[in-house]
Order: sequence, then structure tokens, then C-alpha cells
Amino acid sequence: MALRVRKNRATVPADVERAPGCPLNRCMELLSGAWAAHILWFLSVQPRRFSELRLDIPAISARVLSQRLRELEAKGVVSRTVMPTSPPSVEYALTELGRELYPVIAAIAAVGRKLSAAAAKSPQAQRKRLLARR
Amino acid sequence: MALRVRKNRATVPADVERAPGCPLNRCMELLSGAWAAHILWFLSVQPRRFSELRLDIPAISARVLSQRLRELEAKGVVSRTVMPTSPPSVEYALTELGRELYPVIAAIAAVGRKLSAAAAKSPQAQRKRLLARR
DNA sequence: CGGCATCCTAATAGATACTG
DNA sequence: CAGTATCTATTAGGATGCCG
Repeated sequence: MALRVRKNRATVPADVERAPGCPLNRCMELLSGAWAAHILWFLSVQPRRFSELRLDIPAISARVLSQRLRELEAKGVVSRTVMPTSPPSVEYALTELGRELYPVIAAIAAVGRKLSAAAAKSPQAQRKRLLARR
Repeated sequence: MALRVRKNRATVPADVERAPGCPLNRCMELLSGAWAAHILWFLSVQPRRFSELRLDIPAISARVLSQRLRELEAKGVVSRTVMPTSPPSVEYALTELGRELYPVIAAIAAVGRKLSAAAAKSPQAQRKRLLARR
């Protein structure tokens, strides 16, 4: 009664790219960091000022929000406009490139809502999540 | 010629949630880390073994792949099955919860492909990206 | 208001070597 | 094959304070 021998496995389809600069990476690097998705989400609703974003995302510190916005700006996803008002205000908005990301953010939000709903009912999932954060 | 005074801004719609445990976060924490999205992407094609995933994602180290898989398993996104073969093999697959994430991964990949295509044509975008990585 | 400078910690990732 | 152990490097992120 010999053990079964491992079957040879099919390879993944060729259209799934694996290069370090592959599409998946190309998009993920725009979303990297714990806050980028949130910032883009709120900016996708409407252009926002710095302090408005701080209220939108209370848990983020000014330093990190600043850093993230600068990064997103450098990546061409977010535009920064200084408004000639008194006191001065700065408006952040999605660029055309940034708007391309909308489907992703929307999908994240949609799935997140589903997960929230599911978690509310399933004590098992909650236990798992507790274990996950050790 | 006084400077214009800042207009009061509208608040974002109430259905955009801002709590730390909001849907956006709930989903993002499943994708956190540099490799989670890749792992889920390949697993969404078909169940994969450890070493297959290493070939799928050559840039990941065994240690990190192992860590990520354990985390994803703890979060209930990925299942781990030891196959009774010789030599032993372990099969990873998406759980039902993991399959919920498919729209997100697919959207990321789709947008990524679009970005790749755009980058190929636009030297400006390439310059921006170069600046972004300092 | 919209930042930046500084200092700090914790998480994440990489290399290499080794094991059941 | 499917990992673990160890050690190190990089980075994200938080706290606080100052500035135009």
C-alpha cells in the first residue's frame, strides 16, 4: 500500500504575469501604505483640504497624511492646488490617473462592507481575526 | 483688494464611514503586506503548493511567503491542506471568504494592466515614477 | 491653516543556513 | 518538499514641537 505519488501540477496561465514590474505591482504600489486607500476614497468623493482629510480619517497623524499626500502627488495620482485665500488653504484632488483607481477603491469598499456584515454575524470569523492579531 | 475668504466646504456624505474598523480597513488589512495581493491572485487561478507559489512569485523569500500564508490562513482567507502523498505536499487555496476578495484583486490587476499600457506610451508618467522613488 | 523637523518604535522584508 | 531559525535592513507610522 504505497502512498500516492504527487500528480504533476498545471502551470498558471501565461497571461498571469510574474515580473516585479507586473500590472499587479504597478497598481499595488499606488495603494501601498496603510492610508493610501482611505485618502483616495475620500478624494474620490470630492476634492478635499488637508484639515478636512484629517477629520475624514481621524486616526491618521498629520505627519503621515502629509507624507502620503506627497507620495501620491509624486506618483501622479493626486493633485495639490494652493488656493489664494486667507487663511491659505490647499486643495487635494484626484488626477485623471487617480480616477482610474476608482474601480479598485470601490471594490475594496464593497468587499469591506460585505466583510463587516459577515463579521457581525459570525463569531467564528471574529475568533479567527483575534487569533490573527496574536 | 482683500483676499477672498475661504468658502465653507461641504462634508462628505454620511455613508462614507470613517471609523478605524470601517469596511475599507476591514478589507485592506487582508491585503496588507507587499505580497498578499500576489498570493491571492495566484490562488484565485487555482489551488497552489508552496513551491509553486515560490515559482509564481520569484521575488518573495521562503520565509516571507511562509509568514504571509500563515497570516492569510489565520485571517480565514486561505486554507492549508496537507496532502497524504510522498513526498508530502501542502496545498493552499482560497476559502469562501478569500473568494470574496476576487473582485478586488481583479480590479487591481485590471487597473494595473491599464497603467502598464499607459506607462509604455507616456514618458511623462515614467519621469514621475522615477521621481517618486527618490 | 498646512505643513516640516526630529526622534522613536514596531512591523515587514531579505539573506542565508538548516531540518523533519 | 515545505518549511523554520537567526540575523539584519528598511520602512511605515506615531508623538511632539516649531514655523510661515
